[in-house]
Amino acid sequence: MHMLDSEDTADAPAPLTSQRGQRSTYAVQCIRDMIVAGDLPAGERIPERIITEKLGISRTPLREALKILEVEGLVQISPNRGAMVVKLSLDDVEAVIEMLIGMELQAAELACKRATDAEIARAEVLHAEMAAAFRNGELLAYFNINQAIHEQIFVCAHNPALLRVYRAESARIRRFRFVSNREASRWPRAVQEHEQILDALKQREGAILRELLRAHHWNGWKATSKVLGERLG
Amino acid sequence: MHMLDSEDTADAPAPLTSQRGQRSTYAVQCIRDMIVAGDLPAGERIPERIITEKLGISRTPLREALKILEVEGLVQISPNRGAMVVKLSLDDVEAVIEMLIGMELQAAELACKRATDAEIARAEVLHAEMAAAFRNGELLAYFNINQAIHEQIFVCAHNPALLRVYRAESARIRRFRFVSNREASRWPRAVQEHEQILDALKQREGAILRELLRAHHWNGWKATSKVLGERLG
DNA sequence: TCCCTGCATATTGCATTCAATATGCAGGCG
DNA sequence: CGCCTGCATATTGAATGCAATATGCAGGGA
Repeated sequence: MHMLDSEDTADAPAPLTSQRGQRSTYAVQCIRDMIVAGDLPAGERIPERIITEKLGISRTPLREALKILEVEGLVQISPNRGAMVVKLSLDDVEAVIEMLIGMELQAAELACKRATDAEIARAEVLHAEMAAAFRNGELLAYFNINQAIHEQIFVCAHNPALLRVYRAESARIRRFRFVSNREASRWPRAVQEHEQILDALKQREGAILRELLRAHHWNGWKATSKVLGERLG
Repeated sequence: MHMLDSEDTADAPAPLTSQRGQRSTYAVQCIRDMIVAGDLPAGERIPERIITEKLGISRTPLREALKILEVEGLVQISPNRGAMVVKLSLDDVEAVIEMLIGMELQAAELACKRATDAEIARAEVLHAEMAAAFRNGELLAYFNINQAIHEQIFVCAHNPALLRVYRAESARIRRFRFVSNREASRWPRAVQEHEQILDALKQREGAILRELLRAHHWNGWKATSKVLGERLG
């Protein structure tokens, strides 16, 4: 069921008036969402004319948006041939994951040194919410809160650059993580691992936290790559 | 000897014909170079009209270029107010450096496991070249080869994402590193440290390499921040 | 003196238009 | 039969023109 099918969703007639911001910004958000949600499948070409009509903007701001998305790594633009959704191989995704794990290990060590008590408390709140979502079987909420918890580690690290890059690179592979998350079999184990992780953070045990996170993400990636391997080959 | 000194370079009348690529790409390269070289000082506004005249292109591709540079983190665009060169504080730079060090430590461990002998040999060649530049007092060559050596560690790590982000983030702070490098007092020590680093890589001693790099960069940052502190406050 | 208002100017945001390049197909040739 | 050439079409690249917003200054009032 594509959101492209129905004429009342997806495209936005209102935004032109309700949206106060720039048209290029609006286009970036729309296209990014469409890619992450899978409405624009990987490898799909993005003819400018189609999108301009769908979003109700002209080609000038759309082209700015596509350039932005290219730098963000979500689309690829070939000169005189236009834009297409970037097609990432399993190896590509694995490389990004490996990098993100490394960054989170560093962030974790810094967090143990620099986090305020309030920031750690915030992480615990998120963990409680995630556990609740887990018990209620709320897939989307679980996924989002899970992301938020890991992001909170970067917040605790008090390094804006680390947080910025983590967010940007996470966005590039978000669609893949989401796919894998439908596999609920790892949930109980993941929640349990998170509990240990929170404990280590609370006690500011950097070395222990590193190893817990390394194992946690490694387990997660094994589950993810298994699912992705079936989907992508 | 700057290429900016003579009046026939810098701005480019020729590129419009000689440059086969896109105007927006050309603009990105020019403006990025101007920022890195300091021709466009931090905090300076970038009126579209000025740049279009200087580069001989129209506003449309220029605006695409500015959007790209904004994502890259070199300029900041305020709605209806235009673009200005991003002004980084000492803390901002330190955060990026801290992140880059963390990434290089990770890359170093991976490199010890995955590097081919040819890749390590390439690193040794670069080191020899840098040592030669050091002996000859060639500042610019030393600086560039130094960068190349550290980049080679990421090449050895066989993780494209890690290399890509390292390059992008290095570019953001390149102008600061260059400033600090004029301080030649650390050169002899730095060359010596590089020798140890190369040895550890050759023997694939990941743990040792990590600590050598950590110390190397920490020493480098101390020297850098000292110089920058005098310049920026 | 200081601040506030209103207008003239300059700059940006976007739509449109024209030029350049790629794509697809019909027809001819080996 | 397969391949190559040439043209018609579609799509992208860039320049221009117009509308919207911000900037700077002159003049008036507290």
